[in-house]
Formats: sequence, C-alpha cells, structure tokens
Amino acid sequence: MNQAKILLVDDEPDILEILEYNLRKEGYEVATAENGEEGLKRAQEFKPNLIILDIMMPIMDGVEVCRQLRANKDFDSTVITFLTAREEDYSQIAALDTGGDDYITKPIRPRVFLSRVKALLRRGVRKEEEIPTLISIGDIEIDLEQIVVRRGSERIELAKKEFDLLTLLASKPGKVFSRDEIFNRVWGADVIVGNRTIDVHIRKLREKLGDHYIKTIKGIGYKFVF
Amino acid sequence: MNQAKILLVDDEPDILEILEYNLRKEGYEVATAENGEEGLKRAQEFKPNLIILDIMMPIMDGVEVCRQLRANKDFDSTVITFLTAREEDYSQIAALDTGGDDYITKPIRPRVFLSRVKALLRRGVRKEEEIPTLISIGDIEIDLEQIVVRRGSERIELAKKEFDLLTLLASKPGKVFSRDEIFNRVWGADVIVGNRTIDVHIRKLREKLGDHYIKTIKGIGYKFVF
DNA sequence: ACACGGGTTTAATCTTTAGTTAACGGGCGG
DNA sequence: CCGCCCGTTAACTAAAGATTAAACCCGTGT
Repeated sequence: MNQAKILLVDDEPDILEILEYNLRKEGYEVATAENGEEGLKRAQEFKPNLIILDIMMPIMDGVEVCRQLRANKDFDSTVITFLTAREEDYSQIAALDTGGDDYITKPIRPRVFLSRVKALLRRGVRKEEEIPTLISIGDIEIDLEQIVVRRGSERIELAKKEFDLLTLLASKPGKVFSRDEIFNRVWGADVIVGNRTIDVHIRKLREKLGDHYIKTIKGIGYKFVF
Repeated sequence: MNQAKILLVDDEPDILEILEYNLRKEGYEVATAENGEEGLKRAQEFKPNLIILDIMMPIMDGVEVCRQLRANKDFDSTVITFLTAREEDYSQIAALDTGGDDYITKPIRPRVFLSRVKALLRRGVRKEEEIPTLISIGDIEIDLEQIVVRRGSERIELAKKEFDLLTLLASKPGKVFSRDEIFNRVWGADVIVGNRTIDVHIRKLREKLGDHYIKTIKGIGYKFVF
C-alpha cells in the first residue's frame, strides 16, 4: 500500500473528483483545493509529496502557486506538476521555468495519469536544477562544496545557519530579502523562531566578514552589497 | 543457460518489447522501466548486472539516472550502457563522463545488440579506467589494491569499513561529504545502521592516521583536508 | 527634548550534534 | 571450542551552534 501524499488543486470539481477517486484507489493520501490560495494553504498543513496544479485557475493560477511554493524551503523537495490543456504549450515552458517538474496534459486518461504520478513519486526526486558549486561576488567566494568562504587566501569558517543565510543573500547580490523571505528560505515556514534571531546571525556574519557586505534596509530586510 | 540480470529503461514500449524479447530468448532475466525514475526504483529492487538506459526520456533522462546510480555504492559494479540515436554523438561523450561504460546506437540490430550485451557482461565488471589503484594525497598513500595505507615507510592497517570510509573521503579531498552521502556510498542505501556508527569509524581513522586529516563540519558531515 | 519604532549587541540558556568509551555479538582462524 | 577482530550499539559527555531575552542605540516625528 502506498502512503505518499498528493495535493490536487483545480477549480473544476469534476476533475478534482475523478482524479481524487483514482488516486485514492491506488492507496494515495489525497487532499484537494479549488483555487490557488486554498492550495497554498493546504500545502502548508498537508505537506504533500506531490502537488498537482491546474494552470488555469481563478484567484491565483498554478504558475503563481508554484512560484510561491518554490520560494519556501519546506517545499524544496516536493515534486510539482502542472495540469494543462494540450494546446497551450507555450505556457508549459513558462511553467517549468518557475520550478515545476513536469506537466500533464488534459484531457486526462486515468491510466496514463496514474502511471505518470507513480513515476513522479518514485524516489521523490526533483528535476535537477543547475547547482553551481561556487558563488563569487566581489572579493568573496562561497564554496558550496567545501562549505567554506574565502576572501583572497583567507578562509572564513561559518556555522551552518550563517552559511545558509549568506548563501541566500549572496545568491542575488543587491536584491533586498525581506525578513519573511529569509525565514522562509533559511528556516522554513513552520519553524517558529523569535524575530530577533535573524539579526543575531546577521551580526555574526558581519563580525566574520566585515560590516560592509550586508546592508540593512530598515523596515524591510537585508541585502548583500559589493 | 545464462542467468545475468538486465534492466531495460526506455520510454518507447516498442523498443522495450523487442529488446526484452531478444534478451529473454538468450536466457537473461529481464526487468523493464518506462522512464528514469521508475528505472531507478527498479534498479534498487532488481539489482541488475547490466542496465541499459535510453538517453532521451521524459521526466528523467538516462544521463541523470546514471549519475544517481553512480552515487550509490550498490551499483559500483553494475555495468551501465546507453542507448542513443546515431546522430547525437556529443551526448555520448557527456554520458560516458557521468559513469556510463558504453553506448549502443539506434537503430538497433538485434544480432549486434545481443553480442554487445554479451561482451559487456563477459567483461563482467566496469570499465577499467575509473579505478585508480592508488590515491595519494599529502603524505598519505591509499593503495586500493593492497588495501593498505602508507605514510612514508610506515604501513597503517585499516579494517575494511575504515578503509572504505577513508577512500570515499579521500576521493575528493576538500569536498564535504554529508552523513547521508557517506551512508549511501559506504554502507549502501538499504542498510540501516545507527547514527553514531560513522562517528566511531571516523574516530578510529583519526586514531590511526592522526587527527588533522579528517575535519568535521558540524551539522553537515566530514571532509578530508591536506 | 522625548517617545517610539526599528535595529543592534551582548550574554545567558537551550538544543542539537559530535566525540568517547565500553561492551556486545557474529564470524573466523587456530 | 576459544579467543580475537570487526562492526555496531548504547550511554554518556563535550562542544558547538541556535535562540532568546533584555539592554541599548539611533533616527524621526511631534
């Protein structure tokens, strides 16, 4: 018996029903939502292994839902697939760009659908995105493989959280990351930590790297400057 | 009668069928999968001696499957060969880089195919190139053939697990190996051992070699430094 | 000048992870 | 059959890291 959890998000109750029926029959645990917002919420509480998103939905479309999920650490290893009408293949490409792993075209053939789902769940493996092993900005080099930061010949050792935080900020130099964003990406949405926690880590980073790399944007967040 | 086990992974059922038929006729035990992820799963349970992977597949292509297989100890001695359309020879090169042992071009001629398979299996084990018999880093020499470590003229005897562990770490000096990675590569995916086990082995290594070779990266894993 | 809304700093505390040591049990050679 | 080695586990200790709380600081608007 299969115990993977699947979240279905589609605005058409008929489709929802038929998919849910088929999936349950195969032993999956299923949750559903009828629009994007609800989908996001359900995703948080249900922690599915696979999320199936209709692209076309009122309120919030699937692509947007995907974008938001992908901004959250908790769903790093969640497989996301889209449901799309056969014609619009341009949207398919766009959708995969936002972090989707696959798409399934309507009309849906239950058999094909199920085997596709099965395949996606096997091993739970996400599409491999390019994982650079080295980020370098200004005079700083972040080595993701050796988990170490270098400035010139000097090696700077960081603790794990510090490293994660720096990696995030440095992944988009100049971009301001809001506190919420940082919490989501470094800690994950359901870990609840005090609101001064980030500050402390920022402080330790500044201590080790020097003050000028991380700039505070009051009322908003922090950014990496160079 | 031949009892080698062969896993076929291809998204085209026709090809799968014809290959399977031919192989069975020769007495091989055959399993099939229609895409990469399914292939990985089957590989785990079926433990084939030879895996034949189509390069072009939806969801997860053959190259990626190969990469993942090669990250797992259980498949160290599994021969992997690719199936590829004759044209794209650039991809062939890339594919062999990820740890493939050979490739077979489509269209497939059963006779040729079978003799190729036979050859691959007879050669038994993997392509030679990737097995250096000696790793030497800093003042340490790891002799894979004699299963012994030398430092200068001193010979250091290690137990098998210790040796495996050292070999892994030393295979990429500087790279941090996560605990998970170590478990997968030294113990194999399905053995479950307690979480202090690695530590103990690390300790014994440090005891025999000296402390400074293996460095702990807290919260992540270990790395070999020199 | 003062209160207020941030942000910063520091030190204390809690939590998590690694290190250590001893001991158990299986397998093997003598 | 005995004893030894290896791999593993268990229990405990040590250390590092993460978080919190609380005092402090600074610019702004009144």
